[in-house]
Amino acid sequence: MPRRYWLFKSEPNAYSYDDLLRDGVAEWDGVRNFQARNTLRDDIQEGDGVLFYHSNEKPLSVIGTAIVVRSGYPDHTAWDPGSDHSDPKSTPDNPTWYMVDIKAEYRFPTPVPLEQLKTMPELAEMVLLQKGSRLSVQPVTELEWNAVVALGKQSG
DNA sequence: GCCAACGTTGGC
DNA sequence: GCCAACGTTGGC
Repeated sequence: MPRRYWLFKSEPNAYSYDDLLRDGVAEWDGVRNFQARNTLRDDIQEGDGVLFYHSNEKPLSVIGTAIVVRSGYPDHTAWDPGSDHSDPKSTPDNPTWYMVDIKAEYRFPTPVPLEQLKTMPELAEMVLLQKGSRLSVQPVTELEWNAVVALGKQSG
């Protein structure tokens, strides 16, 4: 199967790209949206590429890439009563929520701001840029991936 | 801090 | 199964 591409949003005050660099591998837990869950469980494969997006805190930008090192498996924080994301309806025998593991791959010399993405005609269809899109795990086309990575590689 | 957009919940 | 109310997301 060809490599596929995704975009993960994270609020950097909750979990930043630097946190990912520090941790090496991160469990992408706590996703509690069914559409994003389906993507995590069914679609994301080891080796896929992830654009790491910082939301909610300026500068809003894609700050680097990550690589998926483990495909979807049950999110154990759902049945951890101490977790912020605990969900008593999800159990080890019948998990509701899924996660993947990712590893930092490439920190852009130049983070790519949301404002810049909006100016690029070839990115007009990007899920991130659709009005009202709140998906925290979303697909990215190969063309979109290549365009964003090219911008991030530029210096200055 | 505001609020539009969206997903979820729950009464009926 | 509808839909109003509510909570959350996330750009502005």
